[in-house]
Amino acid sequence: MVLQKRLNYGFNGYQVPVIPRASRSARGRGTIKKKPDNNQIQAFEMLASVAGNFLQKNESSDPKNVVFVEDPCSFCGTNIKDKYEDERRSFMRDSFDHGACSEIASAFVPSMQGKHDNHRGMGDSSFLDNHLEGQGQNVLEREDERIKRRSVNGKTIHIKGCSDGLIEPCHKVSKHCSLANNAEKPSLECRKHLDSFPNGFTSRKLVNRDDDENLVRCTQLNSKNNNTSGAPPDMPKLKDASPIMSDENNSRDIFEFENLQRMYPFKKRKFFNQNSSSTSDRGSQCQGMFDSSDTTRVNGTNHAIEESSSIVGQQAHSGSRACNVKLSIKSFKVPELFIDIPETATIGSLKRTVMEAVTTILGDELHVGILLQGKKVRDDSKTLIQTGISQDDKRHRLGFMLEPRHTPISPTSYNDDPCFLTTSSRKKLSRQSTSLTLQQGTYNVSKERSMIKIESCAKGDLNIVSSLEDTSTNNNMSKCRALVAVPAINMEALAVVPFWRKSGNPDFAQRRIRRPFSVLEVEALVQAVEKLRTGRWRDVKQRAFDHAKHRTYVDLKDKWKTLVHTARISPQQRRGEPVPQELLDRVLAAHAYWSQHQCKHQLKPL
DNA sequence: GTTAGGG
DNA sequence: CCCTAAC
Repeated sequence: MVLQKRLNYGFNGYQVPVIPRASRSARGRGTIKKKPDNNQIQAFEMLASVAGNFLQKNESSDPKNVVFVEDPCSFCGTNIKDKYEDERRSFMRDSFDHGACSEIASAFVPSMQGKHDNHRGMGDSSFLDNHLEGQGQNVLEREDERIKRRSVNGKTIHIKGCSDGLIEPCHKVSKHCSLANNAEKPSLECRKHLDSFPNGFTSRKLVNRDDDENLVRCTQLNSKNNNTSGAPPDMPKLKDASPIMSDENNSRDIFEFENLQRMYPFKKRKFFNQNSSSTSDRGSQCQGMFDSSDTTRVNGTNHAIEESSSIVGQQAHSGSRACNVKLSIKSFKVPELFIDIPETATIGSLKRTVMEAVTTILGDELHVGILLQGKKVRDDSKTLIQTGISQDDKRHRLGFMLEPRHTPISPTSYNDDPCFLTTSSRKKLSRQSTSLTLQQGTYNVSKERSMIKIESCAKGDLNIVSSLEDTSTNNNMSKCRALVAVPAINMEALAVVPFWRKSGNPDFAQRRIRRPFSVLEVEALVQAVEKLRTGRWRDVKQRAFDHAKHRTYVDLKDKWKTLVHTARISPQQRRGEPVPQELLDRVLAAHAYWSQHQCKHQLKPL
């Protein structure tokens, strides 16, 4: 079920319910992480702190006045109120029935005196029960009643929207915060325009829980509008569409709040390792569909990436109570790759180079493109029904493609104030180039996000970070290109390294690209271990892999471990490039020999 | 910084 | 391949 904790921070009597990002295993099994670690607590506290600031900055402390920050794309050309109802119902179903929100969700609700409900999941309906007055009704029905009552009372909840026809739709828009808003007789009336905004109204608090990037997308929208990516010109910019946020302080708070949602501490590699059940900061890479190590696993053909239909199923779920659309995605088109490799290179190195490029592409942030009858569906706000995808006869004409998510970061967004950048954007920046200076607002970053740079063989330097110049000179390249250059054929030649490696904030360190050991490398390792013994990995490294900068002695130790394991299992169980049995025999022999030898040494003193 | 071992 | 305890 959904993972949610509610921690009472006691600021202005408000509580912060947070749906923490579960660990991968926890997501899968639906377990609830009981104890937040220190980082989590810290994030919560920061969240609470900002929330407190926000509340103080607003003159009104009336909890009835709730401001929704809405998904920009959810309201394109639709009736706001109806859309809200649909989305709300959808969210409620997703959240309570299916536990679909694995993303961090945060909201501020009036604290229920004496009810802290720590560690109570969202999926536990009693969580909501505590915020609803009715008894014996299901959650949705009671919530409907609440909304009706609120409406009757004539108070207003505003929904802010901006449009985005390009970026992913955010189907599941959080309303649960508002639902949990247990103020006496609050009202709800969705309005969009400033002229209907009552004078003197001061917003109370934004409420937001989204799949991923409500506000990020707004940022992107503005960026796109300022660029050439074809956003519909009639799409309002965020500020235009958010009269509530016209006050700069408020706006900033809202974005900082967003930042805090994203500051939820994960282990570093989690940024790279999102599985299909989670959208995340990093999950924007492709709606959380890919794990670089798992989904790029080659199943013999090196190009077809099998995917389940779960993603689409979830999206189809929102909107109405219509039946789910079940789709089977048999393969994805991978973005176009350009590979530059010497003609003297071996087929094997070519294969591996391509593999590296694909892996890197998949490791980058991806965007899912949808093709219907060969035509790209650009309007993310359309429902499946509207698009015709739900029709059986059209379903087989549906195609999915992976595109690098070119996220333009425009200096014109939000008065060039870096504070408006979400952490997601910052992370992208830091990945793109360390030469960027956030504070100075130099965001003229290459949109070429698929660029791969090769480790320099001569220098043996892994830490190639492209300069601003480098990236800008690549701006002329067409989209969706990855350039992989292989200057020489040796072990080093295969060390394709994404150029954002080690750039900027170490918190966003990237997991290293998987580089399977070649048979040659295995042989070198075996030979070295035979000579030096196990355990002297540093010496092994120096002896046999001194020039392979991407192989650390830890790698060698790990490889030996797996080699021993591989040698012990049956050939049928082995995966990857087959290691000659002769080598595996030597592995076992050496391992046994040195184990014995070490034992003797250890036993001697006794 | 290295090594060992669990994940 | 990552992480971390132990040295």
